[in-house]
Amino acid sequence: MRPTVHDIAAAAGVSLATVDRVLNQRPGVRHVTREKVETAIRELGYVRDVAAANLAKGRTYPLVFILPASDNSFMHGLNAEIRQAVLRSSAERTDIRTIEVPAFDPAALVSVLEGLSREKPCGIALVATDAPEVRAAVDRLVRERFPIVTLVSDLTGSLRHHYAGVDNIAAGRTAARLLGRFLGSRKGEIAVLAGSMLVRDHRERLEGFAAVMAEEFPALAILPVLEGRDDPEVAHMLVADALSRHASIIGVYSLGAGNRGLIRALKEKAVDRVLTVIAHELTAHTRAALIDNTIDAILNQDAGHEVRSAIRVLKAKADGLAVIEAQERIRLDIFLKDNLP
Amino acid sequence: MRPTVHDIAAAAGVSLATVDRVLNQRPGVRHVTREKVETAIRELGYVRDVAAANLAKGRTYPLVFILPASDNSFMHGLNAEIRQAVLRSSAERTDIRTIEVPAFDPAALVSVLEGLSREKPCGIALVATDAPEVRAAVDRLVRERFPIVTLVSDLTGSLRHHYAGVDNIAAGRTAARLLGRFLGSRKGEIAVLAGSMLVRDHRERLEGFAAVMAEEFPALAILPVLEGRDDPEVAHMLVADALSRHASIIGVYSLGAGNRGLIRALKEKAVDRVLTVIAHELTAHTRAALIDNTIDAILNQDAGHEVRSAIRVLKAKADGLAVIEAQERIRLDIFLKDNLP
DNA sequence: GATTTTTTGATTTACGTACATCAAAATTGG
DNA sequence: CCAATTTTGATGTACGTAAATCAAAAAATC
Repeated sequence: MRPTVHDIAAAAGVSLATVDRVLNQRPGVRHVTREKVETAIRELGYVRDVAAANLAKGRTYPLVFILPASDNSFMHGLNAEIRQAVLRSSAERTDIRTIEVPAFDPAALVSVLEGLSREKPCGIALVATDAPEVRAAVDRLVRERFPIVTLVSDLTGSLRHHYAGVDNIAAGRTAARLLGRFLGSRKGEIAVLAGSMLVRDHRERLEGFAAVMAEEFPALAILPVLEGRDDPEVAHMLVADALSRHASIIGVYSLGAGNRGLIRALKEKAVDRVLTVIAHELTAHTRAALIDNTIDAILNQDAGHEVRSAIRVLKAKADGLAVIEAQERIRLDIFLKDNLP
Repeated sequence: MRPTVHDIAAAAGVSLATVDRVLNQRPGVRHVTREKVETAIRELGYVRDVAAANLAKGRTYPLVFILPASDNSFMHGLNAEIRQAVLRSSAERTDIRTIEVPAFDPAALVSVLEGLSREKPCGIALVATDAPEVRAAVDRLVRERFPIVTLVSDLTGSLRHHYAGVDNIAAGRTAARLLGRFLGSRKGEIAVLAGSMLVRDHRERLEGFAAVMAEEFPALAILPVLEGRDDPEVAHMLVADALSRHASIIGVYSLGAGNRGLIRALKEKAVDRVLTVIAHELTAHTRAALIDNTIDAILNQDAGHEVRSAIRVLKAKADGLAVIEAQERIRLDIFLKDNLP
């Protein structure tokens, strides 16, 4: 049986009220007494029963999710997962609010973050835009003791407590190796379609991709990156154009969103040639393209896992509890047509 | 605010005691009264606060894990994850007991299962041996209202509530496509190393593998399956022998355990040829082999996820609650040397 | 040593549920 | 219609913690 507050009170030779004062850092306890209690807590290995405490406090966890207002499948999916989490709110004692900010706009993100100081949520999850002022705003909030996790896109070098997203450098490297191995000994050019080189996750994917390509597959040359702004129309135009101009393209790596346009371009322009294509994010479109062999592999991050993980971590941090690291590691899913969920 | 028992009592125009009798299916409630209460519950959308209920009951969840006594890295890992779960027992209110049974021995498994009727755990997780008598024993326990999940290896056609493991047919198919694509246009023979064709998960992997090979990669011929009994020594002998006799082996698929022996054989016998190798289960040995290019890809199931998922599902079933399906789907991890955790 | 201040103890209520007891009411059987 | 039985209500205690109140004790100040 795990020890209760009564056990500590008895062990420390103090009253229940004093134990309560120590546990909830209320004033009016002499230093020596506080130490006696803390010793008892340590020796008995007491851990507060969070369920009972939450019941007594009537506690809820007000959480804020800050997302970019991007109109692509992945962000829609992320939003949907947050709505699912909202449906579970009463059971999980959460109270989730989402705030949309203009995409790629550090100033807007910073102003939202600054507004949160007054709102006092017990945790914040944000899709980070990688900029010094954002980093500074996050660090400020962390110093004010707000639990903060970055979602999908990290903010390296900041004080955020946790990152709920995939390792994008590893994702890029993995894409490169898959593409290289699938192409075998063929020689040719590789087109890379990105959203924007201003977003950290895209930059990192490209970095990992280029590194492995250079190290291991020198017969494959990477063409200048096409920046499709995660927009299907732009992506379509850029890819169609690239395919027309370079007859020697034998592989494509799409590391951002807007794959609808990519797929259309491939079907129009590449019927006569054998292209190996790797794309990110499993959506209705990419799934169909994987099945009909337009795409050869899809790398994916599971938005549901990211959202649930962010919530678990924020709650744990708010309670000062440890997280199960292995459980919170967001994995890179690799889908071939055979292991689709 | 979510409704409480008091709210239902008021809404149904009955006392708290009656609500309690209905909720906990205690006797002494007239049929019409019971219906009134149930209507109120439905209309207010009442859901019992599990945390408060468990607090009041002092409830713990006695769970039993039944594992085969196999001496391989995967089972050791699974055991380790269960021990980790035991460490979290007090926080999660679980009380976990593991029982080891001889591997591949349906009779032993059945007798353990039958013993559980008396022990009355609130949930059972087992690594199923695929046999009719096991199926019958599981079905019997399900009918006695024990929540049961199969772990790692499923028992299709039984009444088990849930399967916490990967789709092994999909795993085999994925292995085949990876191997086929990595080998490109090369022609040759493929060696398959399994543990035993008596185990369902191995049979399923082979089935998926053979199907895709036949459909999509006719230039590759599968040699008769080597059954290494998940034993490194046996595996070493079988693979070394096969490599000596068949000069045309260009690929290997190891779908079971005992990869230590496989790796040794590859290093001894295949230094002079280019082999593409796909293996299951990420262990210290397979990880090292992936990094030094002896193995090209590793398919993995995360034992930690399987154990945590089994526990979550068993607890939910014991409480009659729904599970988050997407969260409990055990994914097939594909590791290249670039995305190792 | 008396007074003020700080620290501690004792006790109570609450959270939402479970469970037990006893009395009161309603229903049933004869 | 009375008695026996079933059903319902009222009430209290418990789980482990939070939070508040008020009195008592101890320590610090003059």
